[in-house]
Amino acid sequence: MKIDHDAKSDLSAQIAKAIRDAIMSGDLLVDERLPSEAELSEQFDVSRPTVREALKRLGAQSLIRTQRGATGGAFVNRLRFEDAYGQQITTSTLLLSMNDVSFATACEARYALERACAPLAAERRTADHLATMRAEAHRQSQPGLTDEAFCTSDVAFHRALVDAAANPVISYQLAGAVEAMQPLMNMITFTARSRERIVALHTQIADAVEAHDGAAAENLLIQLAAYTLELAQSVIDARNAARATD
Amino acid sequence: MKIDHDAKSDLSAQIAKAIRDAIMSGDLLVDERLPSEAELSEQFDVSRPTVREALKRLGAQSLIRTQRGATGGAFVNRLRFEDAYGQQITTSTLLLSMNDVSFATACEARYALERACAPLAAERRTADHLATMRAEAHRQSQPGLTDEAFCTSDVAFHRALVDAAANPVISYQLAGAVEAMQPLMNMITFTARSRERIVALHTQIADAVEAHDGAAAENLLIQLAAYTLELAQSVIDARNAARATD
DNA sequence: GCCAATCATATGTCAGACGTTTAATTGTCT
DNA sequence: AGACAATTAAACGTCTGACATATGATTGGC
Repeated sequence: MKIDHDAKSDLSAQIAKAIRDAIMSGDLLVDERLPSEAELSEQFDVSRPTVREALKRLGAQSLIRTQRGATGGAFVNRLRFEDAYGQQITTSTLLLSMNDVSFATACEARYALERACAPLAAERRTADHLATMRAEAHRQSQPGLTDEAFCTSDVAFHRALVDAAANPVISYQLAGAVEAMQPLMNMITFTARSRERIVALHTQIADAVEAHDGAAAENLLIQLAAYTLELAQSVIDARNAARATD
Repeated sequence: MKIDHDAKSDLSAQIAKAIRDAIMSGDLLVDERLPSEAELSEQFDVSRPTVREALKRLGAQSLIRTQRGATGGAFVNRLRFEDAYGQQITTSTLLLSMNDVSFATACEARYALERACAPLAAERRTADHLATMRAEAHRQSQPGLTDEAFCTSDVAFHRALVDAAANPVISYQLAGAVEAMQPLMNMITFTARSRERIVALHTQIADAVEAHDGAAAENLLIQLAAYTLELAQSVIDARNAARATD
């Protein structure tokens, strides 16, 4: 392996890229051990700190893991869905908060994608998924629940719905779309009446999924999306009105 | 800011987490400059290389960018959708290849999610999107195209369809689902007849999207999903048969 | 008043060292 | 011979101090 020392610096980035490419192309297999830091620094003809910076980069993406001790070193990591969830959620959340994504846009994306897995969820839902969905719907009907707790439960409900589709790839992709909405949802103040409406829809969705009725679930999600959007719009209108009288 | 020096090592991970939390909580705003490495090393009471490892971790996630020179330093990065695409694709691709995800599972996820944006795409498609879709469909009909080039064009076609939904959040989420399929698709050998069928469906999809007929597009995607699955199954069957006669 | 040389600052990189963790090896005792 | 304890070696984790390089700001001369 070689590195371009004349390119204007950022050797650690080049090294990270070289190793990442080796992993993605299959030259390095899962659980295979990389050379030690000392060996890598010799191979790439750079110092050990530079190699370490490169390895930290890869570690941040969960591409490698490191282990101390005699048989330690850096190993190609088997990227698990659970590990990827966290990164996906972090990235999605920041994307929304840093790019002035409107509530409407994020909401549309979330419900469009969620609707896609309604038929699969209706087909494959287990008792576990149903129980989670009903438990969260029940929690949402408790009086005295803070808005934040209501949102958290809402996210849990929808994740159960997504997971019911029993497709890990879908669960992974939607983790970001569902969870990243939470900060946006937290801006909404839920009145008793709006909560009642949402809980009713959640309950109906659980019913539809239990009855293996994907079309009904899809339809209810459309209603829920419209209602959520309506709530958000009223918050925005109220804020604009308040600003006008300032 | 403080760090637990007694926790069994991995100081750089702790520092990275502290800074990441500060960014996500809004304590550090976009384009805000972090203290210099020397200052950070003093604040956290660690050496500069340790601080640097932490910063590289954050850089790998595109949370910060660094700049050399007098007014340089580390800045909170505005995470852009385009930057996130790459990471999303890398992660998705590795997830599929490292977790024995079956072709059927990945295919189901991709088409389920893609179907979700068919109505939006049909509603909002621009001339640009249509032109791209038709150009790719035409390319796919060229004889002498390698299987790999065929797959690349297939991905481009579907990305155009997704982008036509004009929702950056959807485009981001589906970038992974669509692109990560390519390595799996590359295992398929496309006969002249199967290509013909796929191109016909692609053309019909473009027609439906042009006619603002979301339902028709959805229906065609279902057919395309079924056909793709059928092709993959025949490859698997052929392979099993070959193994049986070995 | 403008332009060029200088300076200050901050990141990028290096060399060498020491501490710590961990597994394998070795050695001793029963 | 076998089990347990001490030693050793390999590797990562961290620190110190230094030099190289990029780049904006300052200063000085014309």
